[in-house]
Amino acid sequence: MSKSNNDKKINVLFMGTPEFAIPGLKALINDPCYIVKAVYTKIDKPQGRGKKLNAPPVKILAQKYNIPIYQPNTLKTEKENIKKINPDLIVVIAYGKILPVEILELPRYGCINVHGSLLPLYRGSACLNAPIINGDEKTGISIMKINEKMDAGPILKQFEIKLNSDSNLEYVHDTLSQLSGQVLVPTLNDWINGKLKAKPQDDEKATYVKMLKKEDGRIDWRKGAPEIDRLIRGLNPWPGTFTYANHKLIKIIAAQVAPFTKKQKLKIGEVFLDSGNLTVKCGQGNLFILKLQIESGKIMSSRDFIKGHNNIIGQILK
RNA sequence: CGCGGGAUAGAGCAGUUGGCAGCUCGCCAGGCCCAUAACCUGGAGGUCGUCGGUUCGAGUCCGACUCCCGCAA
Repeated sequence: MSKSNNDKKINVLFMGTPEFAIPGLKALINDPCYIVKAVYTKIDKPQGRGKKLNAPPVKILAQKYNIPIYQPNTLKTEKENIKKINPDLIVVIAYGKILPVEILELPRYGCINVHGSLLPLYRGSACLNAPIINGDEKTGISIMKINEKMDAGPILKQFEIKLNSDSNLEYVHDTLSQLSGQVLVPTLNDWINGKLKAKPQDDEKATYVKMLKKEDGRIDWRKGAPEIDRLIRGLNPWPGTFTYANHKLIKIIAAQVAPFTKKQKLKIGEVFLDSGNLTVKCGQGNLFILKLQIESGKIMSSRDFIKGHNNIIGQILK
């Protein structure tokens, strides 16, 4: 029995929080070459109706495998603890906190981050939404070495997926999340074995996306129908897109650009029926509303909605 | 005990001061038409979320419970 390099197990410290990080963490747990020594995740937050404390998905998965869990408010005081864990590698996927420089240099293979966009495009937290909202033809994930600037480290490898006029946030989130689970371990293997070189990003081409706020989902019907459609696809299910009809909140879950524009004397935001579709007049073109949700109601198709809310026709959405 | 909305036909909703359970759509049968997400005629389909209370009488008023949802996170 001879021991080759491949038989050495890599001690990993994993940092992540939401559902998006789960496939990556699972891949590391299930791979015999890696040992997840500990997990850092955000603190449990009171959420849901009734203020119950809810554990982040990463914590729940770590508990299942009896992996030690740390949930500090800040990493600035964690240097000693991480030294004690003594990881060969830190893997960060959607952790939600910035790593101090002093921690970046602790593991011998560095700190590796999986980011949900094709860097240097869309540095920041809304990286999944931005490509959809902007109508890009592709997006993807970037596996990179973390440096002192946010999402600006040199890239080990990138993986693309194509976007089309149907792609919504849920699709991009799930696809990229699954993809990261598939490619993380092979990429790390290559990195550790010296088969990959980290290529610096072209900072000139970098773009940044701000953290999304609820108000970003307020629909401005003066905009063109295609632009509004992209916003709806890029923001659902979270933070969601909404408008008001007669001062009541209506969430717009899914829409579709009307195939042709009728020349009608309608006000912007006015609701009408076009071939049985609930349709809204936009600044440019019309938009079919396919799925929506009213206050206290479940998500329903606009067809179902019309059956009991005939008075919506002729109202102006604001 | 964070705030609030809701449960009525397959779907979406209305139901007033308690007094025969309604509307739109769908479904079934038939009709009309070159044609339609169109129109006409007829029909089926409900233990009004659950349990208890008040009452001559409760979808409606009172109490408890279950489930669903919005805000907030």
